[in-house]
Amino acid sequence: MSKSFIFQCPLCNSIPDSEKDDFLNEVQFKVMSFEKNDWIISQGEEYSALLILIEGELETVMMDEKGDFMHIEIIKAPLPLATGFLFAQNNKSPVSAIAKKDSKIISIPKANVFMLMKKHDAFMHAILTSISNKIQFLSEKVRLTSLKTIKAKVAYYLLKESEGESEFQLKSSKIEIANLFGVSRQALTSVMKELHEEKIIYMERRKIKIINRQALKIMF
Amino acid sequence: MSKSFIFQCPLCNSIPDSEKDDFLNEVQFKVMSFEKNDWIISQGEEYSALLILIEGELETVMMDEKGDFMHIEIIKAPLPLATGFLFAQNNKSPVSAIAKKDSKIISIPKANVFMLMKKHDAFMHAILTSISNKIQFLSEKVRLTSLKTIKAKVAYYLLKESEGESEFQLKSSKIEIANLFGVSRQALTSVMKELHEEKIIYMERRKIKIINRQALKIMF
DNA sequence: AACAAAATGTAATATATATTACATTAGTCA
DNA sequence: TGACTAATGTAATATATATTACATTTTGTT
Repeated sequence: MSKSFIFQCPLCNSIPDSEKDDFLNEVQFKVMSFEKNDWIISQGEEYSALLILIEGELETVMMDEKGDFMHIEIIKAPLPLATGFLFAQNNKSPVSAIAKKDSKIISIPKANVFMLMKKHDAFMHAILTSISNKIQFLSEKVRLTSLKTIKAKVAYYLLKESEGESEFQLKSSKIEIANLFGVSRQALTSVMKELHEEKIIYMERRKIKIINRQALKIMF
Repeated sequence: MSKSFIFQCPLCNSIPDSEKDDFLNEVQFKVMSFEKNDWIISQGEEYSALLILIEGELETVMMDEKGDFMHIEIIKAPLPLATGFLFAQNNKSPVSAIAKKDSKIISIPKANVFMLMKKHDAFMHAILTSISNKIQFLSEKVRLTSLKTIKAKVAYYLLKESEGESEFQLKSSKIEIANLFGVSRQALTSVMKELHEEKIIYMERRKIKIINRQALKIMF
């Protein structure tokens, strides 16, 4: 049986060749397949295994009781998921995950993960980095939602998306961005139109040109 | 020299007696003292040591460029801080920390932390749990900020704070709660007054009685 | 006890954003 | 090509919340 494809996964691929045989002998995992639109993780349920998306793409969302969704992030293979709450006292998932494409997921039991971390430095580092990156991601998210006005959010978002370039295409639709911000699409459009009219940006549908970067910077 | 007081700290106190001598020999740390209102951590700066608050109390805040603060949390000794981003690729702190009382902090260099984690199971578990709890905390924070109306936030917050009891005292002032929600104090008061008038809760300053728990539940 | 400072209650007005409604443009598939 | 759908632009009105301002109560300090 060749389990060695597990070294493709981002938590395992930094393990040095010298340790690979050991790792393969010690690791316990199963592979699960999901079809598009399957629910992979349900908010509020307990999970006690490390999950790694090795094929496909999924979306994490947070629901409120009315059934409204808040988009959190898109996760594309290969990346781990559920690293965040695996080790928490309460290991109920704060989010739901839905397959956007047919996907395959590796599941490694928590106890096995502990054992592997102790034995393999690279694995431990990878897990810690993954968890920490999640914290930074969430901190960013809190940062964004903490900006009070739509204008501030837009300025922050555009500067981030521009990656320093003066001209670029929005990666998401206005609808998605509005959801990300938690505001109405019309209000988002109107704010962006305002920025356009003030000649701070040039906007034509998804195409954005940043004309006055400094003006954006002082908005949040 | 007696460094053994380090076992009072929450990340170290679960280390079994049999390992304590080893741990003391291996651990490297220094103690830093801060006075009330000193800045302990500055947003955006790099930190590569594990910090543990062993005495005092501090507040973490997130700033925007205008200088407005968003209150994140109050940390009371003994608790670790900065566990979240210590292992991240980018270990700049997403928050600032300000001493609310005179405080003492232990600082353990990152490399030493790695070494201790490898050798001491209890320490590794404690670190992982701490980081994971931070993720849950942030997830909750995102959840809270994702609720759109003040009424929904209040309902969510009161149910959580009540811990199932029908009568309780608010642990934070209205000002702090308003900051937590990112809304004005007056708006918060007026919403709570509304709930009082609708006989869903009874409120007298910090004293809260939940009269109609079901009504609160359907608000978010 | 006396005072200052902080927390809280309350109201009027101003402002930002949501809602509703509809027109226009781009993208997709038969 | 045409027909359908999703994304986008635009405007009027409604609503929630912020702002400003001040009174009252509580808490902490000397």
